Formats: sequence, C-alpha cells, structure tokens
Amino acid sequence: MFDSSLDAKRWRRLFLLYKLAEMGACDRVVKTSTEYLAQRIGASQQTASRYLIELERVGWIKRKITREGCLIKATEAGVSELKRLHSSLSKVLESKVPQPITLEGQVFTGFGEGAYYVSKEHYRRQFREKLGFDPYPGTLNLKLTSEYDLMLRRELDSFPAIEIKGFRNEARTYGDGRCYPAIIANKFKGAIVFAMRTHYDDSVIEVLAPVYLRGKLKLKDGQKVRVEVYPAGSETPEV
Amino acid sequence: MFDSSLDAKRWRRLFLLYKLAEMGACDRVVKTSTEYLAQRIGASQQTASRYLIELERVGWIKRKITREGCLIKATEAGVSELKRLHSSLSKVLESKVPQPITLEGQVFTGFGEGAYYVSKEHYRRQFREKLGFDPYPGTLNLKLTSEYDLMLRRELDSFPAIEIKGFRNEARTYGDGRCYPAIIANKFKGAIVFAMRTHYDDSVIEVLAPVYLRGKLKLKDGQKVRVEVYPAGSETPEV
DNA sequence: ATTACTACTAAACGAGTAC
DNA sequence: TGTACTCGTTTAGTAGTAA
Repeated sequence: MFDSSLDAKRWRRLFLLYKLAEMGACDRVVKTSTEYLAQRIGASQQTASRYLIELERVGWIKRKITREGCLIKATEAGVSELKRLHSSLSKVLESKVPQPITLEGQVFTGFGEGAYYVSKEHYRRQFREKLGFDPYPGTLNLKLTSEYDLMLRRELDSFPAIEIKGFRNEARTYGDGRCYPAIIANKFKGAIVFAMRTHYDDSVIEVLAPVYLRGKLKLKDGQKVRVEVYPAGSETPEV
Repeated sequence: MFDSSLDAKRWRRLFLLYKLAEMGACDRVVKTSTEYLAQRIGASQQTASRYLIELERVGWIKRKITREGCLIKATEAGVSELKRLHSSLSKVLESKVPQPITLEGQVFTGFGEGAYYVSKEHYRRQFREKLGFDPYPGTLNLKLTSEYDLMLRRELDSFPAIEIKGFRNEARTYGDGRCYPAIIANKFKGAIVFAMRTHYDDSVIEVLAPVYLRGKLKLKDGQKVRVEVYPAGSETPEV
C-alpha cells in the first residue's frame, strides 16, 4: 500500500518537472540545454540529461532534441502530476477537514455484542449504504492502552462522523451510532463504530470491515493493531 | 545562484515533511515509530530514522523519543517550508502572470545610441524609480539568432511591461519605451528595454544593468548570453 | 518495544568522451 | 556547440545489532 518506494522517486521526478514548469514548460515549449538545466537544478549536465530521459520515459514531458538544446513541453500527464501534488499540499495545509488519526490498540475478545448488533438488518443496511461495504458480522475489539492513544480517541469526538440511526422493534430500542472510515493495519478498508448510548468504555474501539479481520490478519488477543481513522467526507486512500 | 544542489536535498526533506504532515504533524503531535514511518515512505526503518534526524537537525520538526516511538510535530519553520512549496506550485500552475522567458542572443557592438539615451536624465530617473537601480550608461546589445528565440521575443510583446514615458526638450522628442526586469547570464539583475517608436529591429534586445555587463561578464562580440526576462509585477529571484 | 550506530550494498552521480 | 553513453566515485540505503 501507500504506493511504496516509488514515492521517493516520484518526488525526485516532480522536482525536475517543477523546475521545468518554472521555466514555463507547462504553458509553452521551452528550449534549454541540459547544461543550463543542470545549473538550475544544481546537478551535472549528465544528471540533467538522465532526468530528462526519465521524465520522457514516464510520459511527463515531450522532448525534441535539436542542435541547440532540447525543446521541452510538459504533457497533460505531467501537468496533472504537478496539480496533484499541489492539491495534496492544499489539503494538508489549508483543509478544514482534519488529517486522519492513527490509533493503536490491543486485540481482545468481547462478549459477541458486536456480532449481535451488526447483524441487525436495520444497522447493516446503513453500514452498506453509508460505508460502502457489507460488514462482516462481528466487530474487532481494540483496547487503547497508551495515554497518547486515549488522547487521540478523545480528539475523535470532534471529528465529523457518519451518523448511524437507531431504531426500535417489538422487543427493544436500538441506539444511534457514529462511524468513521478507517484503514486497518494498513491493509483493509473498514470503519470504526461507536455506540452513542452505551458509553461502553472510552478506551475501547470497535472495528468493522467487509472481511473477518481476526482471520485475515491472523490476530490473537493482546496483539497490537494500527487503525487509521478518517473524518467523514474525506476519501480513504486505496489499499 | 538558484540555491544550487541543496535544492534536490531540500525536496527530499520536503518529501518526508509532507508525509509527516499527512499524518497530521502540522496540526498536532503525532506518534509514530520509525518502522511505521518507513512503511509510509517506502523505505527501511533505518532510512526513516536518518531522515527524522536530518529533519530535526535542520529544525523542521521537533521530536521526542519515547519507548513506544517518536512524538513528532512540525515546527513553524517546517510548516512554512511546506507553505513555500505550495505557493511556488500555485504560482506556476495558476498564475495569471506568465512564467519568465529565457532568451539567448549574441553580443554585438552598436553605435553607442544606448549610452546616449540611458544618460538622458529623464529616462535615467525613470529607470531608477521603476527598475530599482541606476543603470550603467550604456546598453548591452544582443542579437537573437535562432528561430525559437525570435518566437519568444514576439511573445514578449504580450508580457505586461514597465512603461517608460518619453519627453521632449528644446532640441527634439524622445519616445516611450517598454522594460522588463531580467537576470543576465544567471548572475546580474538588470532589465531589457525596447524603444517604442524606432522599431530598431525585432531581433535585437538591449540590456540595462547597474553594472558594466560587458566588463563584468568578460564579453566579446559574438559570445552568447542568456537573459531571463520577467513580466512586470513578478519578483525576480535573488542572484 | 523502540532508536540509531556501524559496516556493507545498491544506486545515483559526474568525469571523460563518442557522436 | 549539443546529447548521452561508459565507468569509476560518491552518496544514499539497508542489514545487523547495541543500547
């Protein structure tokens, strides 16, 4: 996940592409020698040349080599890469939506209440519609241990949440809930869910996912699991 | 100039800082292990550790090492680095002001007209006020040779320019002119100037600078010189 | 568990140079 | 002039491991 080691390389490329953009390569064809470009990026002529070849290979620029240097223009793909970087930065720097919070907790076995509630059709349908997946009938219980994680947990209360409506049937009333999209152990999309009324325990989070997490992640009681929690409305990255 | 090879290193650091920002390190203290961070940046635990040490050394983050990992927060300096990157990208991607144009021409010796005009007090005062420097009494003449440079020269006509007003004295009339801030040979701040009425020759540009460029750059006729021309209103980078 | 050192490997860089 | 190849050097990255 997290598009891995290509990330660092991507930034190196973005660096050169940005430098070319400074010279106007987004708007028009720019003529430059590799020697001149090298000066601008603070590298050797050879390195500049290699960079250009690489950028051309990945399709971020079009290049024409002439006697007097290269004619360079950023491609659509190249420009949109820069734009993507730009909007990523915008999101981080000036977003009203908070950045995701990463919690860590220890697996423990509950009393099967999670399974009971999740399998109630009324809840289940909401999960399906609002979370975008059909939850495995059961929750993974995580106990937050460190002071830091408890602090983060409290911060979650101010996160915009996905509201789950309660209902009543012939037997009893079922309360409201709050959900947050989440990524579990960097591997699985899912969500965490808090029941509103039974304030079970502030140091416990319950995790929903379309799969049986305990099995897929080979979890045993006491193991630590990281959950990245997203505010409602933000998109979770692909895993 | 162009803050040299540190540029690439700076981008590497910005890369990590951005990743930390994604985790929320701009807004709050983030707890992470170097191992986890390594996963996110697609590198080894050791590399993540080295990066963090480096970022702390340059003062972009504050870090506290605990048993369970590092508590990290971006410093003011770090956040403003990200912001600088962001606004640089904004400028390149969504600016109404065009990117600077780099022209290349061959030095040639004119008829001393440049010196004559520049030394006219009425012009000279405008240069001082509008360009921010007192021009050396003489212009460096550059002949554009390639088709590409002529094309760029024509694009300049649509650049916002610094207008120089003409005047008349007892003897004759002196016409209007257009200036663009420029950086000559990556070394000296200056400007290029076009006379409006005597459309001398479209393939010739005249360069003003506070210094005697021919001497400072040890130029001889026929040598090629690069001039980076900026639209009026944009700031030229420091040299 | 962590972090981060040392020693080694892999990758990037740049000098020389062919075209 | 240019670009871009080979190849030796430098730098970045990782494995192993101590604290």
